[in-house]
Amino acid sequence: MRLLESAESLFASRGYLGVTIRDVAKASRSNVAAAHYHFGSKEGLVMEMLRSRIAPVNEERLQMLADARSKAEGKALQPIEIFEALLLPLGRAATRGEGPDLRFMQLIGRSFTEPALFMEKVHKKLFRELPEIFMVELRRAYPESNEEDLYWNLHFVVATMLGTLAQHRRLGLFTGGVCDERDIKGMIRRLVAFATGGFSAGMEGVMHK
Amino acid sequence: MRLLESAESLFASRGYLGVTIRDVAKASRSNVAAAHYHFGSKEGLVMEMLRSRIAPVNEERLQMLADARSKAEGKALQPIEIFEALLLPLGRAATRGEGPDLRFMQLIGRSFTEPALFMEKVHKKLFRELPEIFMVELRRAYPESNEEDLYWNLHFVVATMLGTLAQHRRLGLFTGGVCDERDIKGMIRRLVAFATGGFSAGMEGVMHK
DNA sequence: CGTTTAATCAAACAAGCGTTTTAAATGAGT
DNA sequence: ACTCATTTAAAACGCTTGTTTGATTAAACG
Repeated sequence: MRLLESAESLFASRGYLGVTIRDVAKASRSNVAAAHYHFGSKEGLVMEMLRSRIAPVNEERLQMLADARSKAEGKALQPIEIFEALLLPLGRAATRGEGPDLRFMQLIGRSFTEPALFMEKVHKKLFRELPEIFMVELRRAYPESNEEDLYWNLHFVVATMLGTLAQHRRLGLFTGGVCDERDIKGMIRRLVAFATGGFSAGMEGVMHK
Repeated sequence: MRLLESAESLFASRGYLGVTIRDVAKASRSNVAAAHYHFGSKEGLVMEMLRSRIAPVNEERLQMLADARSKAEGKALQPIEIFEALLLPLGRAATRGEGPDLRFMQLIGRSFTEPALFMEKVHKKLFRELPEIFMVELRRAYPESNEEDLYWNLHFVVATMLGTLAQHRRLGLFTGGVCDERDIKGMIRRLVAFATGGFSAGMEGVMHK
């Protein structure tokens, strides 16, 4: 469906309120009524677009966690395994095609920073169960830590991930061309190192005081 | 000026496109013409509101860097000193009043995740020189590292900071009430630990491979 | 006081918004 | 070839947007 593709591209670069269904219709060489015919409303169109892109990533995250868990044979997972399950599927989804899919990076970032009310619905629909599943593994990895520390630092990991995606487009400008924002695999690899190091430092820093 | 206060509150919670000058006028018990009379346009109003809030924070950041530098007497700064100069002024600005100013947290986060075109102008106006000044200190703190690694990991630190602020409102929901989003001082303290640990892990992780 | 400048306000403007309506085109299945 | 459900297209609807206008009030000053 060409409408969804155009919606994805426009939404990624301009956000929900910055895109009109007339923009989408024009970009997909369609018309405004088609969007309503197929998706009921602007909200329905963007919601379906987001679901079709995000749901597969979350499924792969859960699959990676399950694989690691079965390989660990009852032992707790390493923190890095947990964060890889969170981050690697993002990189894979963005490098599936021929070129790096920078739009997808931006899309995910955008979907968390949008002020629009219906974004709350998106999160409740697509990210309802995910945090708790990751928390289960983190509790086992840090058995003597408390809930508050774990939540705060997982929050930071998620914030780092989303902030990185949302800021992704600015990287080249910010660094004067030194860093290549098209190197998604490199970015994810660095991100895993940063997140894992930050998390463990955050857990220790709090425990020692 | 009551217009600026209303604009700040509304912009923080709904974003640039989500706020109309009629909203602002009603909230400040004024009218739509006043905004244009005083600020020329909607863009001028929001721009001035952002400048008046962000500029003092950046000045304090530079001041903290300068203080640390003069105390170090020519030696390189500790990484944690550099990141404290980046993060502590945020916390101070948000705890200056009586209660914690959660709106301010959201405002800063918002100002980096807005898709609106004029936000680019905001960044060029308010954050033009800041990154390079911090890079100078990081180069001295990590003398044998290369530019690319430093830029990538500073990028992650900034992304963590902004992501945390932008996601701030979701913390209570996300953790089921375990973490208190009104504890700004605690958040900043944890954020410093996370960012410092992430940065150094990121630098090492890359250097060892 | 009177006069000039600044600030406020209601009303109107053109443009663009999401959505709906109505009608024409399309395409299988018989 | 005809039918009937599906899809596309154009036009219009009611509403909101940022901005402007012109008139009225408040403030400042000699």
